[in-house]
Amino acid sequence: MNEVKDKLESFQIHDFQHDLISWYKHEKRDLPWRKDQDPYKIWVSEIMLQQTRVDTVIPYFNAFIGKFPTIEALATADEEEVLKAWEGLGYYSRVRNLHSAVKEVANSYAGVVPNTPEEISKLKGVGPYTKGAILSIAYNIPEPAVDGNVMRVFSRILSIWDDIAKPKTRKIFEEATYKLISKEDPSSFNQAVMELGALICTPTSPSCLLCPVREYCSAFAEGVQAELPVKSKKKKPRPLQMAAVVLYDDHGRLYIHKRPGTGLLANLWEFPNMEIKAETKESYREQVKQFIKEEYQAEAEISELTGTVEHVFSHLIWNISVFIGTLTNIPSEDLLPVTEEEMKKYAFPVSHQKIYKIYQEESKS
DNA sequence: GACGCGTGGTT
DNA sequence: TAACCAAGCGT
Repeated sequence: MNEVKDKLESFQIHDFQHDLISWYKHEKRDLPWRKDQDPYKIWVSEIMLQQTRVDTVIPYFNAFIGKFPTIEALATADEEEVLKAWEGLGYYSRVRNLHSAVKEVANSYAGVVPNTPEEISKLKGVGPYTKGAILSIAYNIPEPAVDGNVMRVFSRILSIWDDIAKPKTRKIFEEATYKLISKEDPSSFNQAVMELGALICTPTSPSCLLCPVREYCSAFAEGVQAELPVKSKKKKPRPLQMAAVVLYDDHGRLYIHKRPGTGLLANLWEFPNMEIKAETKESYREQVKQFIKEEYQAEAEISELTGTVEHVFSHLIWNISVFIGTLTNIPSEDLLPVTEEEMKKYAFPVSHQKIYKIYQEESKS
């Protein structure tokens, strides 16, 4: 910490800001959330961009803003439609928190996104990064917005060897950003650091020879840019054997289940599925039959194994065996019968979209 | 502070 | 190809 302070003593802050911001204004990408300074759109973009690539976000952002162009529109939208607009983006608690926070802004702040750190931080899903991003980008307030890019860029510029995977390390970078941030144009400054991280100061093989601020870069001067940032490794995801069954009745309706409101894939819809116990003698098919009977009072003819789907999460891997079941009774109300047309209103995890495709292929033949 | 929480692209 | 990565937050 004191080490960083020492480095900043001799740092040409004003020149650095100028060179970085000039580069940014020439080279910045033309992204849909950069068309205006609407705090609501900045907010939506920042939530979508959490742990998610720009190229992935762009079409979701355009569609989302098309459907919910204002705070008011999103605040009054129904949950099912909002979740559907997030389908496939992942980390679904982001959109549940966003929806809740937007309602809060509509009701308690007259529809105006608050512009103080204290107020904006109270909103669900707005943490230290998103707080700084909205305040600086939308309101031009000099707050740090420290994300992975910022830590990577400044770890190299200032040769900071702390492990950026540790939560407390973020504070070191926030302190450095308070010192370095342009008071005249904090919006461009914060975006410029992130843009530099995305385009030039990349995780592997950074393009130092194209870097507009390499003359300020401690790591480049010492040739250690490839060693930085220091980042400890994550644990490997744990594999789970699963089985899922697409149940249909004699009206051609499919039976789907809504997941609980908290935890993994909260509030998304799915085909009935279960974890398979490896140690039992029962076949997967037999376990599925028992499961749907006990869980949903459903009687069905179950097919042979029809396909497999792998679903990789951050912390889990589902290896899903897929079956098809012909219902011979009416199951519990925890299963919703839907036509394939009605199904389109509901949000499913990607793995269950793949399961549905297996069913479609199978029912063609 | 560690862990839970998605998905698709890159090396 | 397995590992790693991408504009984090809540509990």
